[in-house]
Amino acid sequence: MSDSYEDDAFEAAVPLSRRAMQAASAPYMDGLNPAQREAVEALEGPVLMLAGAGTGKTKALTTRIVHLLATGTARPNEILAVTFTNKAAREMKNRVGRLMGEAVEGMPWLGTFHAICVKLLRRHAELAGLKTNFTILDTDDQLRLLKQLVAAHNIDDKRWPARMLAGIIDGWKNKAWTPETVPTAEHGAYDHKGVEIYAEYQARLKTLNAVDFGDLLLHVIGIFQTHEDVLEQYRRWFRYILVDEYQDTNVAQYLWLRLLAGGHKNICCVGDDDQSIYGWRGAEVGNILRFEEDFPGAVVVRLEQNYRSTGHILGAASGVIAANKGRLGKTLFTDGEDGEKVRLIGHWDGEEEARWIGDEIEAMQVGTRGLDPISLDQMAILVRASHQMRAFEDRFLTIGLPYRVIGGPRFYERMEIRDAMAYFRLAVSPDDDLAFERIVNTPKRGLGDKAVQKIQIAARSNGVSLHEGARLVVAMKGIGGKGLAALRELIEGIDRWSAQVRSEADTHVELAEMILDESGYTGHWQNDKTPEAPGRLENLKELVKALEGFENLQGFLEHVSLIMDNEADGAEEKVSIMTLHAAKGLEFPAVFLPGWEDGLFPSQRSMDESGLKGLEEERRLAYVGITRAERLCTISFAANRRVYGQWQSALPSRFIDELPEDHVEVLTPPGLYGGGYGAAGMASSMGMAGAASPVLNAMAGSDLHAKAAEANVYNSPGWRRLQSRSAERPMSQPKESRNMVIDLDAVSSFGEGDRVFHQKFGYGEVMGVEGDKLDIEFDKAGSKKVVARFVIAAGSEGDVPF
DNA sequence: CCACGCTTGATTTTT
DNA sequence: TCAAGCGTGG
Repeated sequence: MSDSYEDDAFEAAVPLSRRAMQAASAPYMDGLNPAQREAVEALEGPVLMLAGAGTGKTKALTTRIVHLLATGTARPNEILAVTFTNKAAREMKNRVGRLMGEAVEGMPWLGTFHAICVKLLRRHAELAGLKTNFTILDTDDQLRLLKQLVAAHNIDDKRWPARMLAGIIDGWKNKAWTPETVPTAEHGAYDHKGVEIYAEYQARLKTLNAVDFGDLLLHVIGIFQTHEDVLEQYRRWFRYILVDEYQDTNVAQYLWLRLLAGGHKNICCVGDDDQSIYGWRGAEVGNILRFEEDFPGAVVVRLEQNYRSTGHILGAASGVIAANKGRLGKTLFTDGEDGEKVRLIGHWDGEEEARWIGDEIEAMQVGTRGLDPISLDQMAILVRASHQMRAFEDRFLTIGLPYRVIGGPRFYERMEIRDAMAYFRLAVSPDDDLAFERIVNTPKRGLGDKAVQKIQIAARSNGVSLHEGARLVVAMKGIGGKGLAALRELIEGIDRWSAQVRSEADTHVELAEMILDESGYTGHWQNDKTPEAPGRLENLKELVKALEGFENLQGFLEHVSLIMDNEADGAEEKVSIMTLHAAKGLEFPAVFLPGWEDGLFPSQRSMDESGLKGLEEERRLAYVGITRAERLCTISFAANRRVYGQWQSALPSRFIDELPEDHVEVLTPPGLYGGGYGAAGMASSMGMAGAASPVLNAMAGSDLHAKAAEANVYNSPGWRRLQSRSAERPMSQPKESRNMVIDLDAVSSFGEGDRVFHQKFGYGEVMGVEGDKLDIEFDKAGSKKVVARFVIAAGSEGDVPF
């Protein structure tokens, strides 16, 4: 590793170190604790900032950037700051701006790994055999491409789905393996054809002048490895490197960082090995565990003072994570109060759990047990797997509790958005074959497999794009009547739109609307009567609105391929429901952690597939979950749960055993045979009364339990008793607040036989009215009881975008 | 080309 | 249970 270029870096740094000292009292340093301050001030050489949950990691990181700038140690364009998500990048940009008082122009190299790689790759595309205007494939395009290649190999795609290969290739790319360097041990993958098809796939991408997400990293690494001059240039350029969430880096990202930091070694990595929860996606905890070996002489700073959670919550979280081996080790502490203990409660089944949590939320909303009221926005339910959300959605819909599901398909991943984008792509570059393929028969134009095949043949044999190939097919009248006319119209449309893009006669927003209109795409959804259609039209409207923020269509497409997050919806206060993974980095005053049962959490699959490693990652997930809570954390489990339609019983999660007694309060669950089983059962499961509790055993394995597995348990007297008991709110007074929200006019405005529309269930007919609840027979979703204000009269949603 | 019924299999998800 | 994806019949 050559150090020759270091002199200019050094020249700049020496006189500045004095300024750095002076800056130690700079206002932006105020409020930093000694550890944070150390992490901010150690500007030269490798630094590992081990930042536990809620210890002010982002604050330290952004202050460090500000310190680099304010002391004149580095100019904005000399700092490379990488994050994983756009959200994190945005947040960091904002905070740096705020600290600097907006005085600095933006930092061009603050962004996600991918966004930064796109920039680099556009500059040096030719070194990777690409043109500078290469396109970035989304997963859909990627899969379509792979399917074609797989089909050409006569592979039984039932046993070997293309999706699986996509996953395999993705994994290889995460490890920075090119088709040539995939180790022999992996050659058996995908029926021994994996590597071969991987190579074909890469070749195909090259001819398409396209890359997938993994390639962004891989190509840049390749360029750095084969063109030392380029690497040297960037090493000189990026004099200070900062990396957020280092525990989430995969091998490719690690190599990329090592290459760039290899000269000056001014790299500061921030992360928390205890929050590494993306191993299944290629993240290597090893990267952070190995940091000191990789960068000898590294300064390691531990941020251990937690500013988020109460003492009890912290204690519970620490107790759980302590069971993991091979940690770098941190001891979180807080100066704040102990607060409420983490509450633990067992339930008979998942539905009761949802009912109880719903009641609790309502109680907390008005204030319960002497606590201040908490708004819905400040509460979250964090689940291990998204199918757990259903029970909560169902319950909240019935009681009319506003909720918001976070996660799910991202805005730009939705079908209608991708379709629309494909049209835009064609307008900008008519030769985008993947875009053409995507929309050639969307909306339906009578162009099926046969027609598409003809177009492909025409295109390939003449060495032109599909768009041009289609032109040839039309000229030769290669396909039948209806399709022919439609295809001609499509080709002419693309010609016209692309001419308009170039002429810039219309604004790009007008143009976009025109494209969606003339292509018949808007009409396609207007004519669609499925419950999703109105939402999709709404999304298209939003897409067009998003265009306004950009100069032109090209600029939009350029950015959008990397920006996949969607903004939280409206202003109404809602409880958040999300997976534990989605909750990383967030915090809420009150958190519910349901479904702590062995097999569900920790997930059986995780343990089967990855053994102890898998279990430890699950445990980290538990740690992440608990540490999201600021003041109230409630963990729960159910003795019975319907899994794939079958009733199954489960034992409380082993993580529950690991919760330190001192920080936990065991609640008595409502109902069931005097209400005693939960406390006793849990006491035993927590090791408070010996390993095997008769009560718990009875709960898990008795006849009673077996009988519960029969569907008719719901008619049994015991069940009814349970239901009526649990209907009495256990810890909370029944409250009036709900009624205040209900719009009585809305209630009375529906009657039997009315057609209504529901956001989630679609269209339906009102079969009965009971107070504020409506009995609705939905066209698609079956009959449900729903609170009246959650539906609107059918037709009033029928307004049309544009 | 489409609508329907059947089989199958089912975490976590960003870019 | 339930949704996606496939194959068949119109």
